[in-house]
Amino acid sequence: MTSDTRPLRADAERNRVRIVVAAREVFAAHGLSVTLDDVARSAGVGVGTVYRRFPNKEALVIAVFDHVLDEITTLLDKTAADEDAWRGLTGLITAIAERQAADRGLFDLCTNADFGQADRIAEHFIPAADSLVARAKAQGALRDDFAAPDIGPLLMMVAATAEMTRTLDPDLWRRYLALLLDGIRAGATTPLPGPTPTHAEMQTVMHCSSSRQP
Amino acid sequence: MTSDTRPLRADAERNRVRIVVAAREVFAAHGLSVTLDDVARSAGVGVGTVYRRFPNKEALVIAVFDHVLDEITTLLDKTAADEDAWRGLTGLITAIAERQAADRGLFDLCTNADFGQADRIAEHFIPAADSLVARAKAQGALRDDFAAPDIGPLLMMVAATAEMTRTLDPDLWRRYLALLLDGIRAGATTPLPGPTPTHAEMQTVMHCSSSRQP
DNA sequence: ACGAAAGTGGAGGGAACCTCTCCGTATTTA
DNA sequence: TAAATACGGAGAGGTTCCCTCCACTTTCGT
Repeated sequence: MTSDTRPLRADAERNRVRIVVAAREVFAAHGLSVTLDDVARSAGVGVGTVYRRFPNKEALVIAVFDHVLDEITTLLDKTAADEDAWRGLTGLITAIAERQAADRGLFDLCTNADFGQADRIAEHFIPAADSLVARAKAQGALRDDFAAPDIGPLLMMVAATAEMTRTLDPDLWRRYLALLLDGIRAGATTPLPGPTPTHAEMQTVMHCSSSRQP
Repeated sequence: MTSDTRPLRADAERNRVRIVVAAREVFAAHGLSVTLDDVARSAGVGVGTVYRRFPNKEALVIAVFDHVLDEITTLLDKTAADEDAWRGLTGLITAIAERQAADRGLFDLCTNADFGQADRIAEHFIPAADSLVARAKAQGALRDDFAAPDIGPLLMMVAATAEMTRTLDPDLWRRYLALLLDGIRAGATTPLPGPTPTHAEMQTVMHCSSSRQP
């Protein structure tokens, strides 16, 4: 499809790499809202150079996260195959939380419709979540009123604490994840209130964390 | 201290009230980031009128939330006095979560250093939290490795889900609060990882959710 | 009922920020 | 060494927001 054009000139290729590396760091530290000027400065090149290589910000974001997203989808498939479903489920949640805690940009990508990469994850996430949740319940490890679409909000909660406490202790989010995991274990004392959400509902709702209303 | 000047003219007072009422609604629906132009439009007055009555946005915010903050501090004192400490603790958390879920502006106010009202809450929150946590542990209802400063992040997590799922179901946050409360109950299966945070640490860290770094 | 005092609306000044383009200059490559 | 390619960064053009200014309107005491 994308016919590979002639290779870049040596200095151009060098700069392209510097831009992607710098973008990865800046996005991780400050989220996707940073300016391409910031990225350029951090990479030690001019903005013009960034825009020649990447037609717009979105293209750069995708270039930076394409690999990470692949990593996550394979991770989803892999943890879903764990025969100990509880271990698989907690492993899945922990692994995603770990990546989001270490990379603000990844969190933005997962919760921002603007970059349209969320579906790519959902495609692997939904089957994995469904399978793990069903099997973990069957194995008696997961409370019965928990549903697969609850995983999204769970991750959102952990990401919120990670974001908040990052400067204090970059691992403090694990404390609150542990609380949540104890909360979803089988043998719950309080039945969950309200209706059980669906995947579709959660998907629509996840993509407007920081949107505006008219 | 603030010598009450001569009373406002009738129409001026009428408009002042309309502004505060409109601001309350707009802040609740969209958070403190709305423009004073938005408030003015919603109140049916010109921006100039808003600025004559309130020297700047912060003054309006304080006028709107002064009463709510008082309400919360008395609520803190009251729940802290409950002899059933678990009931007091969950009541406190639920009550604050309820208010934050219903009012985006209140959440912003609690987590945004810019408006300098957070200390006013902390003054009542810290003693209440300390007392309830200590007593709930003594009564065997609360897990031993939970600490009073953990309540902040807990509320932050619930607020994050409330914000996210508001359009889907304005009460869905209760589901995730229930999970968390089950997670902090005595009889936990996994000990919490990492060091226990302090009030001071949490305070510094709560006030920079949406800040920028240089 | 009239005039001074108080209040009003909303255009727009000024500042900050962002994305992206343009073009004179510099580097690479054949 | 010349043609092709790439570079930097000023700045165009757009948006957003806070707040001011002032010609016009309303209130209220006398």
